[in-house]
Amino acid sequence: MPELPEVETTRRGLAPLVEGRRIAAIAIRQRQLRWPVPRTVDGIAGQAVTALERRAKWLVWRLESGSLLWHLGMSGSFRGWEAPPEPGRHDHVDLQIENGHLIRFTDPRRFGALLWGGDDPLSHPRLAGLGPEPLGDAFDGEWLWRLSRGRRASVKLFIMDAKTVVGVGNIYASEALFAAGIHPRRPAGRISRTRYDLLADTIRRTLSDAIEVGGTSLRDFTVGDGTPGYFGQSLQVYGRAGAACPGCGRAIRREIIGQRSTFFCPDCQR
DNA sequence: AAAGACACCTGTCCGC
DNA sequence: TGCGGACAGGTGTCTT
Repeated sequence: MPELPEVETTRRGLAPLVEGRRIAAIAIRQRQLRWPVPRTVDGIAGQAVTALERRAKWLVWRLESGSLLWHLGMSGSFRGWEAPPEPGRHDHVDLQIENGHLIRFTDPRRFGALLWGGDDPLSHPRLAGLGPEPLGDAFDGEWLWRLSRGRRASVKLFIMDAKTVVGVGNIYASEALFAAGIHPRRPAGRISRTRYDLLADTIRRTLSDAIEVGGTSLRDFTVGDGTPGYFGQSLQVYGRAGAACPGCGRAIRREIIGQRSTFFCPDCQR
């Protein structure tokens, strides 16, 4: 489910339950996630969580010694329980917090991941090659413009490439391009500096707005107290094929770009 | 080097 | 009601 806003919402929901607290026990019932969960992870019981951070869509659990790298994939979620029910078929990992909640990781599709990040998690191979954070200082129109020169791929695929910028998933790519008035199929190398300034702004704003409202949720995304995140109704084009464009009133189109559904207004976006 | 297809796995929804 | 097919928010890897 999660795009960057959902991951950040998860982090904020989880942090007060785990930061500064000790992990009493860990139970891994399913090791076959995106990659097998390494055995090192089994040994974390007894350690305190010193900080819960986020890099791209990874949750970085800093421990007294070493770290966990946890990814939600397409269908992963966390939930904190005071009195947990019996684990179901997709409840793969439990963390028992000492004198606290049971944190349960659920992931039906198992595209999520739980890796050992060691003492320098940001240098882990999975994180080392990532592009700038969309809400950080290194990301702006200048960066997009320079990186895109000579690229013939569509701008939609360009902004979804984690080497360009992290955290722009399929929903918010459509939303940010709509807000910037840029056609998703336009070759990335054929967009002006001025328009990239605007696009950097709409990417930043789209993501931070979603974080503020608690992340988009299309199904049963829950975190911490189990409250569903909710933001779906403020999507302008995603999932709205055939509906009236909020700008001009003509029909929103759905097309496949890079094997993913893409929503846009052919009149407002050029 | 860049671009595109494909893979991983399970659930849900829609039409017949 | 049952069944087949399309589709789903991510991203690494393989092929051109």
